[in-house]
Amino acid sequence: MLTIGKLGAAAGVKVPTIRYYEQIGLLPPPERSAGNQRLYGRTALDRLAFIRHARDLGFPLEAIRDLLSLSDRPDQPCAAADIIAKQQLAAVEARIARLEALKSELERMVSQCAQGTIANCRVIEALSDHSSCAPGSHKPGAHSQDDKRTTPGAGR
Amino acid sequence: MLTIGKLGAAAGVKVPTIRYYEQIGLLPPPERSAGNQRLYGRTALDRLAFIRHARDLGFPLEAIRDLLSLSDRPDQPCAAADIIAKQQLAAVEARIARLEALKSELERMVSQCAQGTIANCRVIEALSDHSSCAPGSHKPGAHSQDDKRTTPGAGR
DNA sequence: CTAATGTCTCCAGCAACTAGAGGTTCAAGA
DNA sequence: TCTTGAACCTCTAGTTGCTGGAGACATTAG
Repeated sequence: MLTIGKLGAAAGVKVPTIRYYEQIGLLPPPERSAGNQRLYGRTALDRLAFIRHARDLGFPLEAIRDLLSLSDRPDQPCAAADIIAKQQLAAVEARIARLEALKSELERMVSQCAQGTIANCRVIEALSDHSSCAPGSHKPGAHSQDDKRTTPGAGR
Repeated sequence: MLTIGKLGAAAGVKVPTIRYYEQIGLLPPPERSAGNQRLYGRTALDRLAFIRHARDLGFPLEAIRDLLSLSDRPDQPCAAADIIAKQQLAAVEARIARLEALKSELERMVSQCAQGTIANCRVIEALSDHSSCAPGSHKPGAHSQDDKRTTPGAGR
């Protein structure tokens, strides 16, 4: 029997995250020790490792929830799991395509910066200039809004 | 003078988003009409278009805040702006690299799915199997935690 | 004048956690 | 056996970048 800390270390998941997964119903409530501490077995470790791996692959928790409930019924056909994975693949491909476009625009910006003053900085200018925006892309409420979640410094 | 709705339509930004930008100090509080409605001029439109473009490029709001305060002082050298753009470029490149890895793992998963039952589904199996995880990657508290924000259906 | 839209403020919520406060339990050393 | 210190408990609130709703006022078209 593993305490929550050992479980987290074994699966590569932080302790509060495990409690969070339990709270939202991704992990079942475990046994408790006499002193009310959570105790986990092999199945919990497997399930958590599954979640962790799927998260690493970018699956949203809702998709993981579906995948888990599928894997709880091994007799069913696996078409549904296949569909989820394919959707995730398509989402990843779309994100890559979009990021590639951003990358080339950023490269252009950076390469043009002549280290002068702000007044004639290409970086600022490129951002101010919306002539390169596709003309039809300003339909109110219709613009793309994928990959707007970069937050580079938000990790551990 | 533009009302908030016109401004939003002109810049391709939703009305509540504009109010949110004002709230967090990215946009200055505008003039008000006799009936307390916001009225914007040309400079506000330029500033908002700048923000929108930078967001499209994936810059986090904090970086945009820095960029804006730089562009308010045109005499300064533009090295700082250059650094921000380069950081963003590096972040984008890192995200692309990571997504490419995810993509190939997902492609492998999907291509192996033989449309059988869950019991022998490659998708589920691939997720359960952590043998392909790099052995050193389970140092507690040290795993990557970039690109964990996919949320494919979360757009407008 | 009236109806429909647009706008106002404030508050709550989304994902997926993370961090902190304030208290309890456990395992090991003296 | 006692004591320390780490690990654990619950609960609340914060993060990023918005989005949506409620209920009330303003503006505009017919």
